[in-house]
Amino acid sequence: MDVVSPDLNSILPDEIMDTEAIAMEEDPPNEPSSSSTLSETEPAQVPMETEVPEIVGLCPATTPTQKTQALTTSTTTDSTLCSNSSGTQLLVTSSSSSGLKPLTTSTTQSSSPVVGQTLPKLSAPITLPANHQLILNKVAVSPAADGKPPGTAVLKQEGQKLLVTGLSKTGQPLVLALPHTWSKPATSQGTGDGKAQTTQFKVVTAGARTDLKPVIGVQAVSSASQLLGSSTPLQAQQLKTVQFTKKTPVSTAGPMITKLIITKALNNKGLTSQAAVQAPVVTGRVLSQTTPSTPPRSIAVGESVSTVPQSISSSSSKVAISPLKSPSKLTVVSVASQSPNSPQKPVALPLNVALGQQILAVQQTSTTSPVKVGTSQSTAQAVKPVQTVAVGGVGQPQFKTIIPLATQPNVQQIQVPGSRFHYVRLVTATTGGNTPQTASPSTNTNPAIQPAKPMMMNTAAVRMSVPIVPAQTVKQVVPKPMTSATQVVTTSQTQQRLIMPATPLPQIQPNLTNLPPGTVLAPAPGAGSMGYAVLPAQYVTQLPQSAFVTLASSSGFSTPTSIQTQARLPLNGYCDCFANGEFCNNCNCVNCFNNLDHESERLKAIKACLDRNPVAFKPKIGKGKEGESDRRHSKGCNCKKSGCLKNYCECYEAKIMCSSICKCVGCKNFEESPERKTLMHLADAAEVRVQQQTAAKTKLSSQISDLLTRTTPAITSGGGKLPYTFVTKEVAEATCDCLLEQAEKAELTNQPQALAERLILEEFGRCLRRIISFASKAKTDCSINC
DNA sequence: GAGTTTGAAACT
DNA sequence: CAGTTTCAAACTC
Repeated sequence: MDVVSPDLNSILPDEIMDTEAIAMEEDPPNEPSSSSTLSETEPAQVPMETEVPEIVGLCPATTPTQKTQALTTSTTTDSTLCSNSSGTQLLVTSSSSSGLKPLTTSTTQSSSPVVGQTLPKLSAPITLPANHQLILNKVAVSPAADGKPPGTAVLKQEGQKLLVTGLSKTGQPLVLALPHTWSKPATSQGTGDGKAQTTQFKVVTAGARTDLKPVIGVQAVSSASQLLGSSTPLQAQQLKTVQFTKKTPVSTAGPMITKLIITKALNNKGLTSQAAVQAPVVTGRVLSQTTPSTPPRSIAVGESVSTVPQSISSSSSKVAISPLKSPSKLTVVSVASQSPNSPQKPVALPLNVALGQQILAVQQTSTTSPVKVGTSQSTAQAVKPVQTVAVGGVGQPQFKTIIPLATQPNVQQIQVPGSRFHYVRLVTATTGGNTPQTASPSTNTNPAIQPAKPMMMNTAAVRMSVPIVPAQTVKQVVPKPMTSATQVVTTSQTQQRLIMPATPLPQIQPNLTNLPPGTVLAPAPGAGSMGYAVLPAQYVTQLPQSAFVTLASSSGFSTPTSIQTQARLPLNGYCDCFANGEFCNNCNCVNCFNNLDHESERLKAIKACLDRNPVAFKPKIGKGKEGESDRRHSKGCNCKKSGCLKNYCECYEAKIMCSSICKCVGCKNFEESPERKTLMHLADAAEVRVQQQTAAKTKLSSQISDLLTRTTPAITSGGGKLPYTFVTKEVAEATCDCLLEQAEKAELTNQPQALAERLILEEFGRCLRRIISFASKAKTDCSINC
């Protein structure tokens, strides 16, 4: 089945093409109309898709059997599963919101204004290199003139980059914008199952915008209307899922399956009479910049398009993914729980992600969501999507991560001892002899996705890991040389933030780009109480996916009881490791729960902390207001006795002066404070003393070592020193004999003791002079002869 | 190293 | 929001 048109490569920006991530491992990108690639030119195989240009087919062609297996998702989950060749799975899913308009567009609507047939085709299969990361760039605000309903956010492509946009305040769908050039829809498969449910989409807004660009649902998903409309007749949404799958033979464990599934939700606003489209629209990436005339194509997250993971060989195309150099990064983790009833099927595409790229996987599922995961797992737990979205930065550079709470862990946290970086392992779908095809959604036992387990970076099993840079630090992570396909992302972002749902509700419409760190995203109006909290990225990465499930449970963490209970756990603000979003390592803590063995408790504690204080994990020392000092305590101190001149004061400890927001009493930590100046002088003097002492020690050490090196027995040096080797045993014995003889002589003559000692000492002096004389003579002779 | 002081965070 | 409690770091001896 052809998923991507061969024209895709030409469309891709150079920067993307140049990246390794885009490098095609297998089929040449320009290979025309390969049977494996998904293209419009092959309507016969995918007649529905050909008519729907909006859908981006990312999946390579798959064998009928594979396709069948992949599509056997009667109980598929909402999330789509993406995995790279190395076995890493990325899930990109979305659930349609109940507010979605009914899908009125038919598959035959090739002439829909929104979907211009002139749109470039994306036929080349996307291959993910070992890097496994796809970067989604922040989408520009789509003009309201497009006829999109207000309140709906649309992700636009910027600079040929994949854009991710979220719905506006009112909008709730998570939208992954695909470039219109990526018009070729993946093979759609009529889910056909009567279990049509309303798809709920969570929308992450990369940029603040209120307008939603309507996407005309072109794809005739066989059950699209049923799926979306069943739960809510008024809501119709076309969803399309693009799944990238790549099978890589794994030694004995069986083939590792890398899958990238992007489900695209198409909103047929133009076809529907309803003006306000609240349906969550998941827009897939946009390869080309969308214009009003050419509306951005949305990839239905959750719609299963069908295809079985195809061999990589067919895909020569490259996935246009913005390089990591984009200033902002957004990591999104699916929040909602997956519903087994989702009719949509994913399209599997081989995707190779180059190193340095992040794969954005948005899994958004609701119990009612029609989206199904075509990959092997029917149950919601089966899919554990970890999604990382790199948002190209129009706004301030940020790295945000959204973690799905309701999904099963498919991410493994990796903590490298001694390393400040935490790694997240995307669990690959290893079937242990089960090929992706074999993994049917209906079977729960199929371990399409292995449960997240703690791993170390040095383990070869790590297929995809994303180092998380500690918040407030600008760092570049240099890829570690590893034998395995371990992936390291180089980031230049100053901060990484994890956005996790603060509430169990599935729908939110946060504008991620505009969210300040630590912000708790308010629940979408009328969409439930779902909210997102922004966490330090390093912390998020450590979160085990299993914990997400626990937190996501509707009855679970929402109850205050669980939170209070967790507050008693060792995981609290008192622990610096925990407060810093790190696991305790080599700490002296007792009964520590801040480790992998207590993932669920830890997550609960985190949730509790965030509930109490949304900025609990936000750095205390931040940037002050304009005109003020660059660094300022975010909350201000509350000192009463220390005068803010001791390390008890957080301001003083951070070497910053107290500000107007401080509530301290008797503060002396201000610019003109004489006490402060005195302390500063003392501190400077002490520092100088320390430096001097250090320098003196260093000098002394060097002198000692130099002295030791000079104690060579050889007579090589031309100095006045004599070789100690002349004081041999014989010389010492002779000297002693001389001294004894002198002592006996004094005794025989009855000399007083004092005189006797003097005679002995004089004799010793004569002996020494003779020794020195011989030594000097020997030295001279040696220097002459040598 | 033990005991005290201190202030942030948690708790009520 | 204020008062109290808990906690661990900072500090003192």
